[in-house]
Amino acid sequence: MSRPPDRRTQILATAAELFASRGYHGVSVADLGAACGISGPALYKHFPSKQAVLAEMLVSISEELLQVGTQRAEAAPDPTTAISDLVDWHVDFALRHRPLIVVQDRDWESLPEEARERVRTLQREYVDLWAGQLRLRDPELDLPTARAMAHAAFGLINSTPHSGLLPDPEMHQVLHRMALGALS
Amino acid sequence: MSRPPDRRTQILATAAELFASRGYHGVSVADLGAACGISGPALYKHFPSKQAVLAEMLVSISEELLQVGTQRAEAAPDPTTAISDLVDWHVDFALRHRPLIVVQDRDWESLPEEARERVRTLQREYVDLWAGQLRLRDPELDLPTARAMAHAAFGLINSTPHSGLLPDPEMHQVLHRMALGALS
DNA sequence: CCGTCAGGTTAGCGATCATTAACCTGCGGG
DNA sequence: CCCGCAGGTTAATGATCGCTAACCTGACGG
Repeated sequence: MSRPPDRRTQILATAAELFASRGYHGVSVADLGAACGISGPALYKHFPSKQAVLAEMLVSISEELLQVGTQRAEAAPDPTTAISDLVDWHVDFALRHRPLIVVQDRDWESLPEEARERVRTLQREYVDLWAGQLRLRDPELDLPTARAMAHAAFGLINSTPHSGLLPDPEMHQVLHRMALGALS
Repeated sequence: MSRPPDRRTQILATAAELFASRGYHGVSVADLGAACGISGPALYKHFPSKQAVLAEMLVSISEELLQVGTQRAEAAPDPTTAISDLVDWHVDFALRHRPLIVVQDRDWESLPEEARERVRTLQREYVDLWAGQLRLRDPELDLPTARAMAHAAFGLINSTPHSGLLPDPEMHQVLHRMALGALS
């Protein structure tokens, strides 16, 4: 709908990188402004608060993960394919948005209450999307175990921003194979 | 050597839990003191700084992981057993020290320079311990890939503090099976 | 022309924090 | 008896931070 020019998205992208490398509390609004070529309180022309920057980042990625993930799962002909496609999508996302992945599970608790609740809900739905496919493939599996497995798979895939030891295509392949092995 | 009575270890344990749940920067020395039954600056009778508390926590767990891990690997008759034992040890450690695991990969960057370097070195050695066993088991595997795999396995296992969906013994079993599957 | 308003600027306020200073207290050894 | 010190206390300091206020400027529609 709204086409807020450009600064806004620049701020979001810059904030993601700074938050990822120094932590939400380790970045001052002055730092963030400076990294965007403006300085300090000019941020408040675009966001109501520093927390709002974080909130917008985290809510939007949680929404994207869940929405596209749901599409992929629905488009798959059977649970096994669905799981492979979910892994593929998640790996791709994690590799393209390393900083966001880091911020998401590190600075989660610095969110304002409302956004924190929203992110938690979206994440739970995403976990259950995975858990559901796992249980379709293996009806013996109970729900708590399926959820734990989804969580562990996310941990595996999300570890990628911290390592960066391999070029992206190779990394993608390794993570895909390992995740499927873990979920086998 | 030194048997500094008790407060010191109480502070370390309390700090681990507080740092884990609110982040290093989210906990003031007043908070930490209060949680120990003393208040504020009394901490400085036991540690030279807030950073020193963090440093001691993280250095000591990195040392323990590496030292015991090395023992286990050396005691194993073959690489396949070594890998299984390493996984077992790491899962056990992660389940027994959830807060430390969280702090280790969240607040790593708040360490003073010297300690950060030490932790990095220990972690790299630990990664290489795993990578070495993987390459003994499968000589085709190149070193960077083996390292990436070790990293991903840590991500899988270390995800456990964030989920807490299953009782410890079941969780142990699930993580052990998944990690071996991922590394297969 | 001129008013407005988006998007900047700098100065400053109030809170919070890590750390230091100065002081108190109880206890064990000589 | 008293000294010294381990382990507390409260008060103060200086830095940093998020955010607000007040002001500037240039583009643009009428």
